[in-house]
Amino acid sequence: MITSFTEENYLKSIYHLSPDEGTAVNTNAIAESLNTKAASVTDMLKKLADKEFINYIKYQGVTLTPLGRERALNIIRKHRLWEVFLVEKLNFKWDEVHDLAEELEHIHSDLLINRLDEFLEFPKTDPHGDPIPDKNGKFNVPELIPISKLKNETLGIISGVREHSPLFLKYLEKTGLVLGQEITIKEQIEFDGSFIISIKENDIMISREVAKNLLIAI
Amino acid sequence: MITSFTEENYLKSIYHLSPDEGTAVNTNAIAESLNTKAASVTDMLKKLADKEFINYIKYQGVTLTPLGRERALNIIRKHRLWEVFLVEKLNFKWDEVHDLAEELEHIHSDLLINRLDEFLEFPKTDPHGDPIPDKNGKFNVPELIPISKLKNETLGIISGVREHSPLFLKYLEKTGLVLGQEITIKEQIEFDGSFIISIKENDIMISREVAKNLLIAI
DNA sequence: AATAATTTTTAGATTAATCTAAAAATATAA
DNA sequence: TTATATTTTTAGATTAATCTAAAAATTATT
Ligand SMILES: [Mn+2]
Ligand SMILES: [Mn+2]
Ligand SMILES: [Mn+2]
Ligand SMILES: [Mn+2]
Repeated sequence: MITSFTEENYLKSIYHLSPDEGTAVNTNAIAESLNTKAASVTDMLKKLADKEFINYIKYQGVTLTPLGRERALNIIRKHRLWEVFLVEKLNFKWDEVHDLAEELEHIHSDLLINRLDEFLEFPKTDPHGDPIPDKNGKFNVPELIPISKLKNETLGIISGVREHSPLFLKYLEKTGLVLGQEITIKEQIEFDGSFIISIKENDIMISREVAKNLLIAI
Repeated sequence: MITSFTEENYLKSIYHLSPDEGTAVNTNAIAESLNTKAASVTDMLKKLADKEFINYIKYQGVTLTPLGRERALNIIRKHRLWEVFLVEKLNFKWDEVHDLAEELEHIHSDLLINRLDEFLEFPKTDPHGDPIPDKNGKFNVPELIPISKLKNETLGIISGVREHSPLFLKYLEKTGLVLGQEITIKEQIEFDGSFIISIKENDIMISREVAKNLLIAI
């Protein structure tokens, strides 16, 4: 079953909005994430249900069928592999690749994407630390914890981000908070929830907002 | 001015159908090349004229404006660079890349395509021998002559094809008639217009149809 | 449990790209 | 140069994706 650009964006959105397999995603949440209106979402949900990509019960929200989940993961795989390509081979910065990958992920060719995967030597994560599903849709989610939930003196490695906006990513880059960097939590300031962390022998301060969005492997 | 997938295909088609800058392209020719109907073409021509990509006079056919030509060349540049990428980096065969490039050529990013150009070390021709316009739309057309127009004992190098169908390209590959191969014209059979050519010390026969579509640099 | 607030769906339009069938213009031929 | 054939354009529909406004269903609050 072929899928349009638009249908694929809906499937991806539903996947990203699913906390876990069973729980349903709301019409409004989809509308917001796709910058569209609830009425448009309802129309598309009917269509996706007809094509058996989602389970849809009026007024009850939707879940992905196994077929829908497979398709969503295939698009996410493409998105993340293209991001790796752009960063590794074409020297893009990690804050520059998302919008381009949003276009490239809709190129329809399994052969292309599998060859790209091979060319990139089967990367396990994308430039933002997100896992890349393999050709069978399998991937393992590493256990990452936001700095905001870590205790003092914890030592860990920056391994992912929760927020992908160029503004945030550029800030991290500038501050040296890049993937793979080792850090130690020094202290949390009770007043505003900010943190002092040590990085390369230096102590720096990061806001609570940043601490919530920076993921650490311990 | 942004252009849709569809508009871009029309611009590219008009460019390819223009024998030279001045002469107009017919509605029917465009319809045939895009596998659509004349009525649809007329609708689109009005739209492209509004956007100042073409000069359109009712019943008189169309020509590209400088703006339209620039846009067409940009899409052709992208098409051919992606073809090079697929062949050189992802090990695709020359008969496998066209349809994929038809999709990839519509990815909107000058930065991406210029970086890709650099990554590929600024190739001058695509896997079929067609010239790749540079970022300013400049390219030189090498003087290529079909075998069917060559005299006996001419020595030359296979440098392009006039026909891009996978069937034709696969046949050439199998027969050793690949780009860069040196050949000598031995004899034309008057009866059916076929040719005998020498390639790597062997004499082989090719039909008139093949001879018309294989381009040689002498 | 009744009322109010929120969410979701329907009804009815709009826009881009397409189509068929018919009309109009141009080109060709008697 | 009139008649015929061909090409091109218009008229009117259709389909996918979207929208606004209003109705219906669900959820939350008195
Ligand atoms: Mn991304
Ligand atoms: Mn990413
Ligand atoms: Mn091609
Ligand atoms: Mn080519």
